[in-house]
Amino acid sequence: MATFLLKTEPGEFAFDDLVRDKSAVWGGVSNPAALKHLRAAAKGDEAFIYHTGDERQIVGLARVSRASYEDPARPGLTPDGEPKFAVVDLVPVRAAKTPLTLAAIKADAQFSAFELVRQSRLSVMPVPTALDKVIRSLTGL
DNA sequence: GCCAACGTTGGC
DNA sequence: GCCAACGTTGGC
Repeated sequence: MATFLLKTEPGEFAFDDLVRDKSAVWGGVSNPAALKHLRAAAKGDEAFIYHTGDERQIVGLARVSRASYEDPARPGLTPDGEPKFAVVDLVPVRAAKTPLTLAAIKADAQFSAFELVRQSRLSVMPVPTALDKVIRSLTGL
């Protein structure tokens, strides 16, 4: 089971919205690298939800309740037969006891190779197992 | 509000 | 197919 980190602008879609609505279709990504990661998301995978903008912190954990599929709003396939624009269904797991800020992540050498730090514009990324553990420990997730 | 980093587009 | 110009995103 893999873990991902999903970035969202809280003004558009926040973790609290997911908790309130019980589930959500998550997508709207068009960056090719982010889409590649999103297409790899399988049912049962988990995802840290990170708020961009003024917050810049990991605020909660979600579970993938439906593996990535073609975005109904933007149908189409790649030449490889993959959904051009993928989405996943998410359900909330729990909110972080202690949100983990980008500043704290950047200040921690364990995260120096993490894509969140290295490529600020990437909105979907896999979380390596070692970092998954660190994040869960720091956030209480 | 600015800028760095990265993607995309279009002319050649 | 290359690359300059432009657009977008996200952090500061």
